[in-house]
Amino acid sequence: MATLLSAPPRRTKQPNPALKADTGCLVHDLRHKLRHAGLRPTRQRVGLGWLLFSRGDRHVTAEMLYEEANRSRVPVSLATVYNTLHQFREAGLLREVAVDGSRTYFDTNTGDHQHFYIESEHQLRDIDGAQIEVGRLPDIPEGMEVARVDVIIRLRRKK
Amino acid sequence: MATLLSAPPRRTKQPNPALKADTGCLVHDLRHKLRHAGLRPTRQRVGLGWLLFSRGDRHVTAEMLYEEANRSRVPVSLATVYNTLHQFREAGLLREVAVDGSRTYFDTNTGDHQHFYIESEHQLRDIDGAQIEVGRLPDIPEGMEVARVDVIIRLRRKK
DNA sequence: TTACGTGCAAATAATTTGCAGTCCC
DNA sequence: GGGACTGCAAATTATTTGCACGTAA
Repeated sequence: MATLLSAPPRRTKQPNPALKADTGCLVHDLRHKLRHAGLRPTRQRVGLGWLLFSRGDRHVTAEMLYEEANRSRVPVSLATVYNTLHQFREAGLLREVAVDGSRTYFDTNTGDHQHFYIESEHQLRDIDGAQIEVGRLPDIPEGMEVARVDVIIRLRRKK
Repeated sequence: MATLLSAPPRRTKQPNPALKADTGCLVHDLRHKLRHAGLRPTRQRVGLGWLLFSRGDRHVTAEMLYEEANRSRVPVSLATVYNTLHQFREAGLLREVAVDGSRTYFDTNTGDHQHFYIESEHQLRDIDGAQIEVGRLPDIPEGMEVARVDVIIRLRRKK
């Protein structure tokens, strides 16, 4: 935690490659995506969305994204990172993955898939949905229905 | 959280049904179980072990167990509950279940099985190992091996 | 304009740790 | 007796919230 001290100073006024090209196609798509999800495309949401969605599937914690934003000169506070991640999740743009009690991971892949978790590295990795299958499901308790099935394959380094 | 204020006063000196029968068979077994796991059978560990292991499979959080201990007149501090749960887990007497980011659950069933999680009630329930089966596993990354496969079927109330 | 967003600092929640005192073998 | 164990309070870690100010529509 507490990376506030070690983070580079904010330079809000400087040109920022991740934010400048409001006329570019990808940023335009992103703004549209946010608007479509009912979220106003603010500077921070566009910046974080850019980091999250412009380079394939990712698994991030709030802290990781916050540090990345700082490095990328996307000015945003840690509280806003938390808020934004939850808003994105509620909007269906992210999926939350509970893997260990401490940190919460967010996955940019919202499709049907499962996860490897490399315990020694605290690292998540996607498993293609087609590559794993849960056989028959057990009897579901009365009055209940399945919201989701989470599978986490925990890996360790081979001896 | 902070149940210190609402907890009943400790009465260390009073006879305690969960602790008294040191000559009884179940308590004897428990003491043996602890010793066998390399843990000294102290008053607190025996008390908590009694609560955990004497009534079938259970899923508890530290806070839940702490409150139960208080109700059952097993004198123990919250810090010791945390320490004890982790010691039991390291000794293989408990299994830790990561189900949602906030609270950590411990399961007295250490065998091969998976879980239902009723999100609205924050409640875990065992699925018999025989009742579910994961089909073929995906390719495991180079140099890694499977430590465990966790399956959590998240349930919601049917509309 | 004006409601929605954001930053900051303080609040919470869950858990861990340091250390002085206690208890089991 | 001596090291393992425990309790308490304080420290950490992850996350949330309250509120004054900023900004997109």
